[in-house]
Amino acid sequence: MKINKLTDYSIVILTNMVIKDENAMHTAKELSEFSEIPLPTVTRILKMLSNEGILESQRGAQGGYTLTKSSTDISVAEVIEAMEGPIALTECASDDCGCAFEPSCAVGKPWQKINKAVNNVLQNINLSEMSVKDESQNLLKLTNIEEMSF
Amino acid sequence: MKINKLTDYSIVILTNMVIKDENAMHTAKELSEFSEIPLPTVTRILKMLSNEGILESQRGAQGGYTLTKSSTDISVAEVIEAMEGPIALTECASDDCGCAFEPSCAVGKPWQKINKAVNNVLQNINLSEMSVKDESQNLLKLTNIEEMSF
DNA sequence: TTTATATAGGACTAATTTGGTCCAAATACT
DNA sequence: AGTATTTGGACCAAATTAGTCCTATATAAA
Repeated sequence: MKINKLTDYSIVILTNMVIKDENAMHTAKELSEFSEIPLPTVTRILKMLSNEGILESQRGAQGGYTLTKSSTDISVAEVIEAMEGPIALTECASDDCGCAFEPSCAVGKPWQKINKAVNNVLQNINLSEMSVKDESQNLLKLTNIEEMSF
Repeated sequence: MKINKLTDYSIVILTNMVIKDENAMHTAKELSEFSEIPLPTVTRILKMLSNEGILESQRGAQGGYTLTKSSTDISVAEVIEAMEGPIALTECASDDCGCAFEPSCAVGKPWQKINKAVNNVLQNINLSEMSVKDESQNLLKLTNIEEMSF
């Protein structure tokens, strides 16, 4: 029920990029020093985010990584999916899960609903909102969730 | 971003208990045969659920396990927590996460909000609702989530 | 053109978590 | 007493994850 450590780090690194300068280019070395995450690990994460299109890379001297979109347009869900694939709490994410337990498995459909709901939560918070230290500035309006009925 | 297989199995087993007879006592052997999950794994899961108070055990001949509450009063969140501890997508679940990255970590508070929202989703679906094969009978009203704004 | 800088890609190891198994002890019913 | 059944702990095997390292490639500046 946890995201990977690398995914966790990736959010930290991305928010650090936003905090330092959302539009600037940042090197792996710089981000490693700022975040205190080991350089090899940072480079690996940046590589993954670049491959998945969340970052754009520029090789060579004065190179580095930049966000491909505004921080307000990058959802946490997007980052998690880039790092570890589709967001689903169980393997049975599809209509026909095809697992060995299907005959006796009554949980497929409900899980799909749950997955959709969790996805919704993660799609509705973006990197800009994750980059705020002060709670009062936090844009996540949780009351809407608490008031909602299933 | 996935629940453990054992947790997944535990939901299957519990829903099977509900489907067979919510008030009856069920043995590990019986549930193993019904769910096609290996007996040692089933017993292990039942043990955990019993230790956590979701099931009550009765030793000896004619013994077995029963739900301690009505299936409508047992949330998916409760089962997940019983199997794998507090529901939190990251380690930084508490106010003061105390991790090495705290100085540069701007993500603590937002994660807490996300965790709360995810918790809310999982607390609002119960075992009874998980035990329905037919989609039309599914009580999860997702529209409310989709319509809500963060 | 050379040098310094920076990412790309892949291979590899170590550590951790998870899944699954087994056995001895305790308990309850007949 | 004898049988059936759960408990609890110890344990191994497998899979996943985290982290590191090396070589190749690209770019900019001197």
